[in-house]
Amino acid sequence: MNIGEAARRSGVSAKMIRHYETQGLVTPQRLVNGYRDYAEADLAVLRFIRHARALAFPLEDVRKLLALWRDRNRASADVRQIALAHVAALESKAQAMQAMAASLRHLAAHCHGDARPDCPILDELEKSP
Amino acid sequence: MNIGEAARRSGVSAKMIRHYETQGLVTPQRLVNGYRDYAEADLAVLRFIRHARALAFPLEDVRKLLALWRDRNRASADVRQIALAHVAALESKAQAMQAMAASLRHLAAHCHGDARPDCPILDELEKSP
DNA sequence: CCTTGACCTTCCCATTATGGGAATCCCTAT
DNA sequence: ATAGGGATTCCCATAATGGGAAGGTCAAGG
Repeated sequence: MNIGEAARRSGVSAKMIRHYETQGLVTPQRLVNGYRDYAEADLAVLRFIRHARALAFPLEDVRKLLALWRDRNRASADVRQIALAHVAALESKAQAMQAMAASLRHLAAHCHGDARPDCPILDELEKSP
Repeated sequence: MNIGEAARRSGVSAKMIRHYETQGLVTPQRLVNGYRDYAEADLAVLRFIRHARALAFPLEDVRKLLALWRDRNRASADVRQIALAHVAALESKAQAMQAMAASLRHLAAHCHGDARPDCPILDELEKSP
């Protein structure tokens, strides 16, 4: 099947499918006319990538996960290790963001939010250190 | 003062100071030899930017906040509106990440994590839809 | 036989913020 | 003079995604 149908059936845009190919994640056949030709197995790979990306795995991780997926002799420990490292990264970023949000929310709560110019948010940003 | 000292005293790298200049956020004088020359007011701006970036405000927001900061007739409502919109963005991203983390954590909890190949994490990524 | 439309191909550009590194210039102290 | 430490500009790279151009391919239909 051509890239358009592969995109429709995998839920991955044609643009991204080509990109994943440059990254070595999918390797479709080529027809004589130069068109990419996707097999069902390629579709499965594309869906795998989509699911992994939906969980925000970076492509580097996706590459490793794909390799493990294909490896019948993999150790589930390897998969789990990648997943848990990613979980840690996600949680750390999420926490950092929520800390920023909380601190800003606190400042905003003390801001009149009217026509007056004085504002604790700007006061905070203005501090010297 | 030259860019090196400005970097030291503001906590912003020389590289980023130059970048902020290309974005129109800081506009130091130039000496005859072409060197940038920072006044105390520029330092204050750089610190302001650093604080705003520490709260993950995108540069576009920083630009607006700087304008309001300089405007003696600003309405604190405008500042607050920018801040709260950013808070909403932060919280939404943080929530999305935590949802992903939670779902992955759940999958990982059901993964043996040993030498066996079967793994619910891969099973999930492999699903058809 | 040729046109039209829907595909496909590759290539370039942009996004956001940050940094690395090269080539070149400037100034000061030896 | 020359060596060292800064400074300047310019290019490149990051991660993932998309926009868009220029041109090739193919099937249907006049």
